[in-house]
Amino acid sequence: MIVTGHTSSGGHTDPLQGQQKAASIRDVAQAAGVSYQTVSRVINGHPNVREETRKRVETAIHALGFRRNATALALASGVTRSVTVLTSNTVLYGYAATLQGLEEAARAAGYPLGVRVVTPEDDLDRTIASAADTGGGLVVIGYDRLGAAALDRVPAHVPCAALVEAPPPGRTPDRPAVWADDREAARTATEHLLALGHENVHYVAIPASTGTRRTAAPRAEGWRQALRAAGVTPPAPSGKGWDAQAGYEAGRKLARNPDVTAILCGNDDLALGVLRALHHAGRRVPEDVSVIGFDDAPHSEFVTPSLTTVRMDFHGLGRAAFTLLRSQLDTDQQAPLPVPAEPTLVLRESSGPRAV
Amino acid sequence: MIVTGHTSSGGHTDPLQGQQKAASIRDVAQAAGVSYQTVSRVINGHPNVREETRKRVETAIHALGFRRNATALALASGVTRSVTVLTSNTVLYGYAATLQGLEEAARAAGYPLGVRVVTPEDDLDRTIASAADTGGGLVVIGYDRLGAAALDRVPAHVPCAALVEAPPPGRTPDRPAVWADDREAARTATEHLLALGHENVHYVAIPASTGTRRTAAPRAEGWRQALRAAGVTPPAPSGKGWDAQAGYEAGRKLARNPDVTAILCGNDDLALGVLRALHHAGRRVPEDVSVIGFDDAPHSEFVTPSLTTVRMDFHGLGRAAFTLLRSQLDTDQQAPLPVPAEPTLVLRESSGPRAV
DNA sequence: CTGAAAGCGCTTACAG
DNA sequence: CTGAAAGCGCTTACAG
Repeated sequence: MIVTGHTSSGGHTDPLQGQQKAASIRDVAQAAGVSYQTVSRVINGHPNVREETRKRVETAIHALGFRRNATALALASGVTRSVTVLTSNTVLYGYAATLQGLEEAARAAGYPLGVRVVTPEDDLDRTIASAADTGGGLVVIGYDRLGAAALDRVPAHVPCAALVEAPPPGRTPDRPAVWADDREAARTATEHLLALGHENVHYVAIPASTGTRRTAAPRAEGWRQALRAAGVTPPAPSGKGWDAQAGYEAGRKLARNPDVTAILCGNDDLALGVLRALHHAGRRVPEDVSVIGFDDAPHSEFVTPSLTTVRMDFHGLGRAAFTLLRSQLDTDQQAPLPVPAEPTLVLRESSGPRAV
Repeated sequence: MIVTGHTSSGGHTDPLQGQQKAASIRDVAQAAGVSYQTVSRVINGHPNVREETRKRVETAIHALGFRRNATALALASGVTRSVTVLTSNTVLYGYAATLQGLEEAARAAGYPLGVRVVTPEDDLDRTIASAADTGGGLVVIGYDRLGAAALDRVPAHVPCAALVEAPPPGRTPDRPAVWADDREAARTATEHLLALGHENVHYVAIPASTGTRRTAAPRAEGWRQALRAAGVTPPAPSGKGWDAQAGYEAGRKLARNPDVTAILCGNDDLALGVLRALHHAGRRVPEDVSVIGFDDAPHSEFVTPSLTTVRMDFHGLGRAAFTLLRSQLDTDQQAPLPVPAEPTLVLRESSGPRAV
């Protein structure tokens, strides 16, 4: 059931008409007995204002509850301090956590934050243009194909920072960007499983952010490298999506193969689906099969068996990306780039030694 | 590891200086050989423009890639088509899903969407003022104390719609708002457990959105009503937070009490924590204890045992809230209010008949 | 140290 | 049907 209430208590006209419109710079000037340019100087902290004048203006500002009109400021100065986040998703854990980090950083810096979800139906150029002509800068979450495609189309003159998958070693993205070393993390997780005695490690992949085969997704690449280094031939990865359902489907197939004793998953949602499929197939975790996820979503610690996973500092990445953008928008303010925490393997119940 | 790349390939000056600034209404006018007012008429779809003139202007618009400057539009017209969402949280499932619905609806209507997280440290009035003076309207997520407090402080003249907990029967909020019937849903869930033969149902609560004791939280209230109607004395609710950790702590205590055979939780995260605590205490679900959650988060279907829960249409609520705001911002455009789906009890493995 | 102008890119009346 | 003015609330040079 949904119900709606309304402010007006009956009539269809607002009794308190007008609602005296917000005080402008001129109102303040008049109240303080100065010209409005002087008011402008005061609110912008210009040095050349007599102390007494400044006081008078500040008093008037308080008395009238003056707040500088952001729209006029943007139009007159040609500068807009704001961020718009372009992302294909807002609810998956990695995205939501990144967004949270971005919002925190933006809020701390006094930047309004906008969110614009990109869909496959979008005309990317139009989307970017409309997001950009708000005036401020863009932060693009390029974790997936859609986000990466959007990033590629951001015009060079638009201030922009990106969150991307780890680029191939030695290659630097052509735009300011931050990333975590997923490749190394996946390698570590895979090595851990091998060290536990598993003869092979299967991988349930998240969708790749690039179309080209050459540039393999870093998590897949790290897994593959670890296997190769151990002289193991990597089996074909499975996985057709981001969520638990996709993990479940991949897991059902893997569960049928008795040779499968260790599974690395591209994220915790996939891992949850895999756990479920193994459960349905009657294969115990970790006694029969070990499962490791990626991201350390909040619930991963509380499911049974609790999930061994790679903790990612999405929050820190979000903060870093904002800082990267801000340094483009506000060249005065070159804050040091906050360094996100390294990915960490968190050992829990879902992984263990291979049963002999 | 985090690395950053930069656009400039070496020099510290941009080689392509200037980046010819965006075409203005006057540029278009000149290209089309008309005055800029005529261009204004065309882009605003005014009727009084000769067909041929319109064509000429449209051609020029395309040729120059003209996009109307949103900032100037806002300043000149005094109207801003945008929404800012005020919320205390963006990652908890109910909030994230609501936000997703809001974003979708805003995007479909061509409204930019801003997000501003409210914290306990915030000066609410300042926060609201700065969110409001972007020009557009506000959507406040009032599911919790902080959100509800923010909503209370929104000045009457600021266009605003809210998402709230179900108000007490017969009372309507004094602002346009949408809500789901959580009370009824909690009643249904509790009755279900009673019908399964449980003599009592314990409740692990989410934090209340109001400070006053009188106005009980709707989920708690529905649970209480169902018990009373069945002649059962409601036990004291537990729960000290929103997340699985809080559920775990509440669950540990409940697990020790052998009389506890059925637990309703204020959300799925709490339920996950309760399941975990019961597992640690060696109490089987649902054989020894039934657990029901609230919200139907995406992973609830995939945990083991899968979680019986109340599915909420946060998405639909978000869309409805946006529509409610839009009808205030754009009085021409009175779209019908989309009706969110009713809360539904989804039966899964975590609930079952009381063992005899 | 402070004031008078011009302008940011658009819209809304006002003229013709 | 179309053009010339004035103004939205501010800032950035320019004068004094």
